[in-house]
Amino acid sequence: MTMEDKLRTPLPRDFYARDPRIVSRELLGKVLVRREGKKLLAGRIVEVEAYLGLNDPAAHSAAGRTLRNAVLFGPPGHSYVYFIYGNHYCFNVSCLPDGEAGGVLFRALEPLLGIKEMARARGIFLDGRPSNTRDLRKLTSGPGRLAEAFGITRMRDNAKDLTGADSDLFITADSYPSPRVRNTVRIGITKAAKRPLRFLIAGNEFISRV
DNA sequence: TTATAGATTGCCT
DNA sequence: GGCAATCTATAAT
Repeated sequence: MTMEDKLRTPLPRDFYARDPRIVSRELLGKVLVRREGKKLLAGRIVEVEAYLGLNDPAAHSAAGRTLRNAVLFGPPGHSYVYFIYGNHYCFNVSCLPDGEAGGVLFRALEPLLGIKEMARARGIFLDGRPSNTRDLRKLTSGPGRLAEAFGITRMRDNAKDLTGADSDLFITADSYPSPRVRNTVRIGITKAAKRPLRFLIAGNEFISRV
């Protein structure tokens, strides 16, 4: 069985219909997949952050439902993509049952498949192959970077159902040993900055920051 | 209608 | 380590 065969089946909606902290922990070690025509992009999820909804001042859903954040209040397993600092997209998945707000932000991936395509999408020239870790880190180590590498935009991907069998964007399980999870404060926020809602694979080289 | 902060990144010193 | 880039949602006038 090839790696492509293993990366075929999206996680089901039930997986996402839980507390974002639980979903965050369990997403670590799984694989984000993008189908680009015949090409397949894949990256192991190594760093995420939970955003809790109405009771979390740092969450976009904190002040209640709006047109922008409606996905976070909707059914689980849908992508929430927003544009930040006039430059970057950030990619989240909605959690909790329909009507309850919550989500997980994808902060860093370890590139697995489609490395040349990711480099092209990022405007980076990789010299030689295989590329070293320092080069690969530039592709998907950071929320804006991974979105760009996977071609994730608001127009193309916001509100997309990530659990559909024919979706071009989804998360899948992989036969990868359960990672040792480390829990820290979230990065880059000013409100509720001390809550320990960032989750990462301990020791992984592809996390966005130490 | 105008002002400002923002779940970031890359370039410069 | 500092800071500009550059759009959008929301707050303030």
